[in-house]
Amino acid sequence: MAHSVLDSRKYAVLEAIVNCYNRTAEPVSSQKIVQDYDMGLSAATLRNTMADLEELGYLTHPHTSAGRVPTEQGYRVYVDSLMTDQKLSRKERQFIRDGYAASRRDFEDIMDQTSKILSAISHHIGVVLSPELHESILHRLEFISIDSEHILAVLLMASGAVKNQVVAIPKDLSDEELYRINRILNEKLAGMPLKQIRQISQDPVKLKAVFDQHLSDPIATVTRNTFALEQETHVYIDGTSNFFSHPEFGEVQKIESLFRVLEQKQQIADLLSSRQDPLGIQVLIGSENGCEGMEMCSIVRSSYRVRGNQFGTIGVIGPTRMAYPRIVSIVKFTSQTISELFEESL
Amino acid sequence: MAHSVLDSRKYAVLEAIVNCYNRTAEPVSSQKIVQDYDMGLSAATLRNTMADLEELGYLTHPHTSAGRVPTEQGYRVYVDSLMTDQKLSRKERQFIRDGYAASRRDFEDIMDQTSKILSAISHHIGVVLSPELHESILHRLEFISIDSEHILAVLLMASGAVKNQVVAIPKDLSDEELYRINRILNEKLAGMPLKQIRQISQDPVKLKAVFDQHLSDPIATVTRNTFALEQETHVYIDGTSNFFSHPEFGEVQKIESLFRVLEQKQQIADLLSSRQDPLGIQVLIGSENGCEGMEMCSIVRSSYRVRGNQFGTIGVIGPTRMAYPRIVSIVKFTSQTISELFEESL
DNA sequence: GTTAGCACTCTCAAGAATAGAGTGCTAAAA
DNA sequence: TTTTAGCACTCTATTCTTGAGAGTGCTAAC
Repeated sequence: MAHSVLDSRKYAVLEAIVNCYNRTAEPVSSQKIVQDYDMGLSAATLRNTMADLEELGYLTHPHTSAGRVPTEQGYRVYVDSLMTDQKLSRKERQFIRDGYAASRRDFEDIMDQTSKILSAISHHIGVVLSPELHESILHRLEFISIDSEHILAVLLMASGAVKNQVVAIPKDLSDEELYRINRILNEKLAGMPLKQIRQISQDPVKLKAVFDQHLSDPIATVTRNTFALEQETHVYIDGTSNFFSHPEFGEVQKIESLFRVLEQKQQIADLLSSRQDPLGIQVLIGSENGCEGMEMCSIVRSSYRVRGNQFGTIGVIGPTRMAYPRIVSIVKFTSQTISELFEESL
Repeated sequence: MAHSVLDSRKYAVLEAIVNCYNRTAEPVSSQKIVQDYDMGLSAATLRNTMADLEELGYLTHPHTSAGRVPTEQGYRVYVDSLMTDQKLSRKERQFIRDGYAASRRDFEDIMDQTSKILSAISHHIGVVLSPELHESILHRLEFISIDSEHILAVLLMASGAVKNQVVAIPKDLSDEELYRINRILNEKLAGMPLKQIRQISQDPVKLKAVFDQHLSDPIATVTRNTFALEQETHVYIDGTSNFFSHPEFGEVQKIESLFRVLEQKQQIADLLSSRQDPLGIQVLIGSENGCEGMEMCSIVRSSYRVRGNQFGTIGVIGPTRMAYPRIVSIVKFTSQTISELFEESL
């Protein structure tokens, strides 16, 4: 261990404290470390080291006569340089795969199932963000007649995602004409990202360029109405009640603020998708997530890839005191699995 | 007030206690009633009456020197025979209507929005159950090709509900053939309830009867795969975090059990749909709901009607100590509004 | 540099004391 | 016969105290 700021003993002690605290949820005393870890040092020496680590900002004291607790900064060091990869057991990997085997294999189902798997195996909150609709590539669209003034537009994306949209149509549009429009739209627009289609649909010049001699008033109207889509990302959350089992959430107000945030799905979506490198695992510790009401939570997230070269995000939200190595492995393996699932033909 | 079991004073006192307790969330003393309600009786007399009501099972004592609290049975009497209709204000009615005006007006959206409206205006939990898929009448179905072995079947119900289903198809089915099958299926099956279609699809004899000379192996296969649908009811829940503001849920364990139940959507679905008369308002008080972990909650529910003569359910889940007249009015008005919304063309 | 020893600090649990709320009962009043 | 005033009694909730225990920081010895 060639570290920059700290000597190896300090690192070892920090690691021991993080481990121990994660197990017990109690402040860790020098005594406890002597008992549980064979470091070849006395309690007094450990106390000195612990005092140093506190000086450096990696540990705190709840009060004078309490043991040490890692700070967010302490966890950061642990996550960045101390923790060792913890492979999932065969059983666990099987559990994840089985979870998907049970699902009906359509897009929504995979999303939903993923959040369930994540929460079930991590015992924390599992979160899944679908790829942004706007970035999705249109594979095909189909119109289904509802009544004389409305149709249901079904947009199937390259990713496998489906978006149903009720669309107002001009009153006098015949079934044949509608069918023709449907065909032309598929011909001209399939393969494009929705965002682009939306821009086209709202710009007469671009419309003309795309549809050329096929362009008609009804086509323009139907196109505009069909692709007037909201920017949307679905959020799938499961396992919220797992939070009740953590001793640090023994008081109502602490859990309340968290639950209030969880009900704001948009906030969770922003949280999960912000500042993200594709395909990397990221760990946001405590207040790093920047989300009011979630200061006591950490997030382990990773993007996954769907067909059409799009990215969504999965994540686990748990208390700052979580078993990072395990959770990281879970998120990593699950994001791989889900990506593979999307590679296969549906 | 011509009552059977109790004289009118007892009823008046019971009503006062329910009102007062609902306001304050504190046991109600004889003193308090003298202060707040002008009953022309002394505290001592009230105490006698209260003792009688306790004897009869309508009130309890948390302990010797505490005021009275209504029992479930007390609430039952209150709800059944005491409470007076409380009309919603113009503002509140407008709030509900505006909520729908903002929604995109497709089926899912209306469901989702309804749960939001219910929770926002009641300050409790809003729950909406979609009509059972199996009972839904197929309006039209459309196939969208995904790859050589799969299609996306889009089932549009008479109710406006949409169900997307990935369907495996025989490998060598041409687009034209698929299109032809699609047309025949619409012709033969549109207008039937899914449950019936499912039965047909699994029974060679019935298949023959329905499709007659059109029946072919591919048709049988595609039909079977398309309608192999799970029985499903979607549950939309909103406002769970409202529960944190009630003083009776000040301890974690009480709220925990509730949240664990809420995560079991199926259980909520069963709860909401059990023993229900169409279109009536029902109030389940406390343990009457029969759901473990929800003994402290009451449910006010009502069915609503969608096109195709189907029924779904909406409800509000709150603490047993809830403002029943107001909540009943909210649920009643909302179920009317949603039914009307479905009457209109989409 | 490490460690034993010890004084010191702070928390937590249990007990004691007190105030206050509200009842039930009794006996008088209406 | 019904209502009410008066009062003793019970139980809760709060505050304070106390003592045990946990764990530290410091000092001095190894």
